[in-house]
Amino acid sequence: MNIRDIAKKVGVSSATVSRVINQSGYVKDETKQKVLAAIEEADFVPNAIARSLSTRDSSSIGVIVPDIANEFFSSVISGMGEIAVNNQYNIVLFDTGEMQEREHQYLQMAEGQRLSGLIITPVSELDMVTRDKLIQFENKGIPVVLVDRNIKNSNLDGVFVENAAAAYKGVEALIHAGHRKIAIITGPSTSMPGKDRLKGYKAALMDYRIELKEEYIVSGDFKIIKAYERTKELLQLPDPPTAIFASNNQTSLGVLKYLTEQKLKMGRDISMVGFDQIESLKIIDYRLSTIERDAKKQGYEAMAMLIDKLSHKESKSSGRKIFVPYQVVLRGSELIK
Amino acid sequence: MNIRDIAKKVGVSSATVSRVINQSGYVKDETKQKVLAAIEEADFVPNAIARSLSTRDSSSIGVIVPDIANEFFSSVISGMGEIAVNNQYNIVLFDTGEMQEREHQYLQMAEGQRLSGLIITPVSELDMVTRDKLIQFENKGIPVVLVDRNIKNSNLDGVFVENAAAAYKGVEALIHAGHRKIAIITGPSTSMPGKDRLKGYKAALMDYRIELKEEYIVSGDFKIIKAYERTKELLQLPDPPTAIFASNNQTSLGVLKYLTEQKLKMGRDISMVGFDQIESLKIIDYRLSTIERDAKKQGYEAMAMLIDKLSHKESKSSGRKIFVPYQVVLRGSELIK
DNA sequence: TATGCATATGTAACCGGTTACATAAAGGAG
DNA sequence: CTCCTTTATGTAACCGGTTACATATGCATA
Repeated sequence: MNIRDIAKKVGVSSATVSRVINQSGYVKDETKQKVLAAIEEADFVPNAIARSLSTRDSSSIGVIVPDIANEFFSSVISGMGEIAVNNQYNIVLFDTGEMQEREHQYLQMAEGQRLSGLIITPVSELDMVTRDKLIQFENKGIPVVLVDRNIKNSNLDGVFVENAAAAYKGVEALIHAGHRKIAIITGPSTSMPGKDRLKGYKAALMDYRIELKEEYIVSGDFKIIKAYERTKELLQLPDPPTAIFASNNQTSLGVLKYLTEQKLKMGRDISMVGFDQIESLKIIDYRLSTIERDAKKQGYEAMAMLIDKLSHKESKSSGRKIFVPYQVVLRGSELIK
Repeated sequence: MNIRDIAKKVGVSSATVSRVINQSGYVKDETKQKVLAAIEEADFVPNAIARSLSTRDSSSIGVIVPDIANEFFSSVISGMGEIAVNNQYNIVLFDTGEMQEREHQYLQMAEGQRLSGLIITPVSELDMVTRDKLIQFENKGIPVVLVDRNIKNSNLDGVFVENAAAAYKGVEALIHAGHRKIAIITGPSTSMPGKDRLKGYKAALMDYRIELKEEYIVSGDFKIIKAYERTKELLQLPDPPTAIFASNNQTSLGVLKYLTEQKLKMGRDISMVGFDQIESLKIIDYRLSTIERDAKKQGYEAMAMLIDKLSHKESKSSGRKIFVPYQVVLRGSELIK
């Protein structure tokens, strides 16, 4: 069943049926009604793939994230979904699991799919393959929007948070609480948030004339397991830190996992501040101080930005950056008892 | 740039180029190498949409869930993604937000997209529109797999958990702990898990000769807000329950939200058991007893089942049901102190 | 040497829409 | 009454692949 079949039933041409379906061009009202009736009767749904081929527009937006199971990203996606559906776009979802090869693989697939646009939180800000591919996309007319992580030397548009400033304030809170031995479990040094949050940490310590200690700066990967191990190492140092700054929500959970297993109490044995809230902990009023932001809104913003580019047919980025607001919410875990 | 352009460059026909790309039919190795070189040089990626139109197969699988921000579903999706990518399928994601109209809207879109298959957690088990649409899909050769929620009178294949039995055990734990005044905050009565978990609750009380009290059975919607309100109402009853059974993870969070705000302590002021774990609470060893299962695995199973149907070209369901294992993990919140 | 099969490649129709262009009728202006 | 514009509809090419069918060659077998 296709538009030609419908056309035959009604006794018009396929062009007329197409016009009715798309409400384009001139169609006599009487004809229109007959066509609509035939479509209704045949329970006909036009083939979006054929339409895409013809119009060179898939009405699908690719969304590439590093970890859907991370509540930050699932909230972001949830926000994006609402805007997308209101604008008749589908979301084609890819989860890289922070793996570069998989990111490349997805970008390859995305290219074949002739997606209308792409929203991506890249694994690394230094990955040339990804960068070149994204720039290529924009050159081909497929706009790109970055979420949360930038790409070096690219001036791609994106929606971010002021990582360095936010981390600075988080660390500052620890300093104000009296800490001098403050450690950080970083994110990957290849990702912008990883790097910038570390930058904020260092800036805070320097501003307060606290010496940077190499062994207090340990590298994580934004995942629970490694953060858990790093915490263990930190607390087993001859001169362990009295406070830890965790670079994202998964990192916070890794720290908490170790503390919990060792029956160490936050605020007594160790203090901490984390980046990104953890909703269920907020609900039970678990006193973890975190830097918070509206993830869902970040999703809205990103999708809205992409659709804006799409509707203005401006595929090229111009280094536009939206920064969503953040808040340092102190709940006591930064204190020393 | 298309296969005809490549063909021209090499001096062969488009059919040969197509054969090289798809590794189908006979192609002399020498020719093959020349074609591959031309593809490489032109940085050519074949148009998947044209391919889809021609083969009537989009290599995309629609996934419709009621709430991605719920960690159960984000884990399920994460599991599905891994299997999908290994089998060269894309995931087209739709989040209904538990809204029927939106579900219908998505199913309509899905139909136009000519998806290869569909995995859905329907909002309601009674929705005729959804049911008919899904059956229609299978009749058209698009296999369907249900996740977590069944559809009445449909014999669609799916991956579920033994809701009634699991809920029974959860409630039984409360009874063993000495409770007699046990309330339940249900899920929607129109969803299978909602209904069956209530069934399990009732069965447990009956088996232990505990009278069912109307006012202890309050209806929720699997969301935090309503569960919060229901908890408030329950605890303000003249004769309040001493324990609550929460029908899903969001419901548990709603209960906890109220308890926390009122500074009520679990195990002292009220006891509870919830359905579905909450990972971050487990990490901090928050002593909430829950019925647990491997959500990611449920995602694997569902996607594997769909791909199995796809590869056997059997679009029709045969009422095949996989049940993932569950565990009642008691951590103390079921006790009375 | 004739026959048959495997190998290799090309031709062209087809998938199901969209749309530029052609054609024609109707209505309004001069 | 002629000319122009607006309305209405059809024809056919096009989007970029796939693939049935036709054709041709090489080589083995009888």
